[in-house]
Parts: sequence; C-alpha cells; structure tokens
Amino acid sequence: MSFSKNGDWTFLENNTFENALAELNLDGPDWLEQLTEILPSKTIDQVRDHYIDLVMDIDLIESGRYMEHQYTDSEKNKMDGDLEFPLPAVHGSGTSSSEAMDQTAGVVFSGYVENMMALDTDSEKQHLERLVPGGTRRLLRVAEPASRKGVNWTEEEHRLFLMGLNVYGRGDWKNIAKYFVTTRTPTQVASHAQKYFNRMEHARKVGKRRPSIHDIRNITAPLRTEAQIMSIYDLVDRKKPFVVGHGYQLRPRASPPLLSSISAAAVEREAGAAPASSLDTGQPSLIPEQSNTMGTTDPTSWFYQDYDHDMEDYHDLRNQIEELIRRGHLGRYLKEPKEASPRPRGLVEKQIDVITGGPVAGGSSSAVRKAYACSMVEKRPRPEFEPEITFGTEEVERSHHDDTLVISIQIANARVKRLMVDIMSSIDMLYLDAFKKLSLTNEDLTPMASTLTGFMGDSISPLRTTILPITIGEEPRAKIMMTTFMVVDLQSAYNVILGCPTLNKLKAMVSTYHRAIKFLTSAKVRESRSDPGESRQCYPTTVTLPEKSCPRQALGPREEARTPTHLEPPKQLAKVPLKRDRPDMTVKVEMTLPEANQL
DNA sequence: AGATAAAATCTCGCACGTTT
DNA sequence: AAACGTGCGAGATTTTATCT
Repeated sequence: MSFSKNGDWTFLENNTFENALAELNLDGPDWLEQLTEILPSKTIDQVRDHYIDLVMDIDLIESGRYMEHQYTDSEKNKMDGDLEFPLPAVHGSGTSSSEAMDQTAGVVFSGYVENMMALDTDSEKQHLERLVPGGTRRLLRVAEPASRKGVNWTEEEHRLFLMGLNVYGRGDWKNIAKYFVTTRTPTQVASHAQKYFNRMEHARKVGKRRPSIHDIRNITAPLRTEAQIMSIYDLVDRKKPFVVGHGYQLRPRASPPLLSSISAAAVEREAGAAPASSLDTGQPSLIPEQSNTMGTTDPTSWFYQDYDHDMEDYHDLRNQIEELIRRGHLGRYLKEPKEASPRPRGLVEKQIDVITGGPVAGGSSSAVRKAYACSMVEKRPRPEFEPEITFGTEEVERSHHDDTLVISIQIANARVKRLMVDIMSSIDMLYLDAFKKLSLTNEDLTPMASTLTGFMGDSISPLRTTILPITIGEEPRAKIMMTTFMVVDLQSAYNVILGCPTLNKLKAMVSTYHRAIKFLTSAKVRESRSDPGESRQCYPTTVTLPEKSCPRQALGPREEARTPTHLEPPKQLAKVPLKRDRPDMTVKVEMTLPEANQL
C-alpha cells in the first residue's frame, strides 16, 4: 500500500475511492467523512475536491466537451503511454458521426467508466443522477458491451470517396480521409475501398445482387440537386475543411458569404478543367424556361449507367467541384489560400484568328488568366504507360480533300452530329440551338463574366457555360467524360466545336489529313472518324451564313423574333448588288432578312 | 524493426424464403 | 402471421505482406 500524501491520486487510491463510493450511502449526512476515513492519506478537502472533479468530468462527458476541456493533443498522446490507470480501448464502439464526441469521451473516460461500474448501486446512481441528470445512465450505456456495427456510409460519403479516389488514387486513404471523406478515418476509408473494389470485381460473376452503395461509381449525378449538394456541406461542416486544389478550401458554413470573388483558377490549373466563373445571378436568361420533355422521364438517368471502374472514364473531380462552384454553392464555403501563389506574371500572348477566352483560359479575371498562361501544366504527373498513337498511310481514304474534321458524339443522352474538331479553339463550344435540342434549360446554364474573342477579332460577353457528359467513340470502346461547354447564341453550321480542353483531356491526336481523331482510353487507342458527307454539307452552310451570324456583342435578352434555325442552309437567297453603280457585283442574302440588313 | 497498406476475418443487421 | 434459418452486405478488427 503506497498512498501518496500529496494531491495526486494514484490508481490504487482511485480504486479505493471509487469502491468506497460504491459502498457508502451517499444520501447520508456524513458520507464525505466516512470516505475520508477510508482514505487516510487524503484530507477531507482533497477527497471532496476529487469527488467534485469526478462529477465535473461526468458532466463534461454529458455535455460532450470533455476532450475540449481536458486534453490537448499533446496531453492526449501523453496519456497513451503514461496513464494513472489503464484506459482500455472500447472496441467496435459505434462511430456515428453525430455521436463522435460521445464515443471519444467514452474512450478517454473509460477508466472511470469501468470503475464506476463497481459503484453501480441504486444509491450511487441516484446520487449521481441528482448531481448530473442522466449521467449515470450515460456512463452505464457507454460501458455496455460495444457493438462492432458501425454507421453505414451515406451516398454523399461514398461520392466524396470516389472524388478522393480520383484525385489521390488507390491507396492514399490518408489523404482521401483527410480531404474528402472527412467524416471517416483512413482505416474506414480503406475498408470501404476494399468492399468497393471487391464488389466491382465480382459484379460480373454474380447475377442477382442486392443494391449497394458500392454500385455507385459515378461522382456526379445526384449532386445536381441543391439538397444533395448541401448534404455534402453538412459533412464538411462537421469536421475539417474541404480542400480544393492547393490552398482553396471550403470554410465553415457559419462564415459570411464570399460572393463571386472566388477564383477557381487554382482548381482549373490543377485539373485542366474549366474554372469557375464569377456568379452573376442578375444575368438575363439565355433561353426561356422549359420543361424537359425529350428522352427519358428522368433526365439524369444516363448518369446511373454502370460503367467499369476506369480512372480514365471517371468524371474529373475538379469538374465536379467546378460545377459546385459554378452553381453558386461553393461561394459560401470557399476561401482563398492564405498565401498567394508566387506565380510569375507575364503577358498573355494574343492569339489571332482563333477562338480565345472562355473558362479554360483561366477564369473571369485577367490576373487569373495571366497566371494560367504562366502556370506549369501538371504538378503531380502520374507515371503511366501510354501507347503510341499513329496514323497509318493505309488509313487515308482520299488524300485530296479540304474537309474540316467533323464527327458526331453523344452529349448526355442524345447523339449530336456536326461537331467540329478545332485544335485552335481554347474552349469547347455548344451552340444554343443544339443546347436547346438537348432539352436543357436555363437551370443548366451558369453565367460567367468573361469574354470570348472570336474569329473576327470581336468579342462576346457575357457568356454562359454548362457541364455535360459526352461520349466519344462507339460502344464498347467509347470514352465518357464531363465537358464544360460554352453556350453561345450564334449561327453556325456546326452544333459543337470541340476545342483544346476536351481534346487534351481525351489525350487526343487530331489529323485533319486522315479525317480522324484518335484518343486514349484505359491505355488503349480509340478513334473517331470524320464523316466526309457531314463535313461537306457544313461547308456551303458555313459560307452562305447570313451576316447576322457574326458574333454579336451580347447574348443578352433573347429577342422575341429570332431568325429561325441556322443549321440548314438558307433556302431563299437573293442577289443584292454591292454597289449601286456596279450591278454585276452582287452578294447573296437571305430573303427573310429585313430590308435594312440587305443593304 | 517499425510503419504502412492490403488482405483476411469477424461480427452484426437485414432481407428473404421456408416452415410451423 | 410468427418463428426460424440462411445468405448477403457492411463495418470493424486482426493478420499478413510490403516498404522504408
């Protein structure tokens, strides 16, 4: 027996103290004196203080503030190796995120908890209950045999997991847990991943299976609703900041809104995806609201297709984040990095005769664009095998042609023809008419404050963007990816212009000579060939487009009476003399044009 | 040798079919 | 309809393998 005379309580003293508490009638008037008699090494004040400490600890547990008040991290670490009494781990205790503090407190306090079990008498319980209502119940509940059953992963957690997987790759569970599934530990993430890959591996072998969260392999879809997006922020709020790219992170919901000053260039630079735009909800609508009446009843049903797990086919995480930002949700949560990246500033080379500007060029501010122009391509290259992409001479069907490269792809659930591949375009462009034919509405558009410089050197603003999944190539050799399109209300013979962003993400090689585009999927080369017929049909359409087709200054309020579809060549053309004194010099104009425009 | 990741195993709850 | 058994899915834990 070695009782200390000082204020410190040894394990033995604690045991004696608590055993005595169990024996004593705490309703009696002199229980404190009796307790002190049992502990000769302690004064009555020490015993009383110790008892108060005990009750306060219980109170802290009850209020979920135990860790905060009692232990810093370093102190906690110290506890692990230098304990007054051993604190057995509570195995398999419930890990509900909402009860995380309860569990933590249970672990830290389990030494007390176990000992308190010894004083599990009615009078003790009543006494503690009087001091701390519910305290005894909680203590006993914590000490109950723990269940190994955890808390099921939510869909949002799983999607965050997929995002993290996309960014950090298989195996980096620590970072995935740190930056994405912030409600789970790395071990839990690893466990989840194990189940995920296991299920995927056996997906083909077993025919009839119960639906599982692991069947979700697509990051994007359900995040398209406000409620689902917000549920992610609920997760974020509960724990750590959600880091976007390098430095940008979601901040707690309680923070005041940071409106539209977000530069998502960091996001974009990291990913090669289109950046966020500043949000201007005051922008006029491009197209009137309309219901989705085309295709399936569920416009997002195509999202749920079950594709093989292929990192190449995964929608780019940054696209997803970007979408969130663009939809105006991340604005409240994003904060800029503390230190601005020491990016050298330099002049943006002005391109001539190509479409420049737009989101890919760096966002809504000139500074961002400058930074983008000077930025390095990829900071964290992943070593991977990439087969050579070659075009053989035998593939040339007809060597003498001047056709542009025109292919067709699937956008969302619709086949879209007349897509021009333009390696000189810094954006992917979707013409408004095609956009409308996809049954998309204003809700699918995001305004951005940026300028698009066109072929004629003039510019268009404001702009709208939308993110859509495209499928290029033919099944089963197709490649699916999320693409940010700039939606422009211009006349064109084409429906879509596929520019550098998507071509680069496709790892595409373009050969106008071979009239083909080849790209990589899963380390295999796929190709999509141009349709010479389409290409040639586009040509006369392009050259006979009315003057009105030149980029207009603004995509502002949509005119009521707009010239009908421009995807077909004008049917009625009239020759109009260029000069009154030279009737031989004429130009063909559309008959439907107002007379003022004909002159 | 220690740290870490991956695989294997354990445990629990639920759904579903069968039996009583 | 209730009881029971079985298989599956999921999460946690333990064991094994690999790396530093």
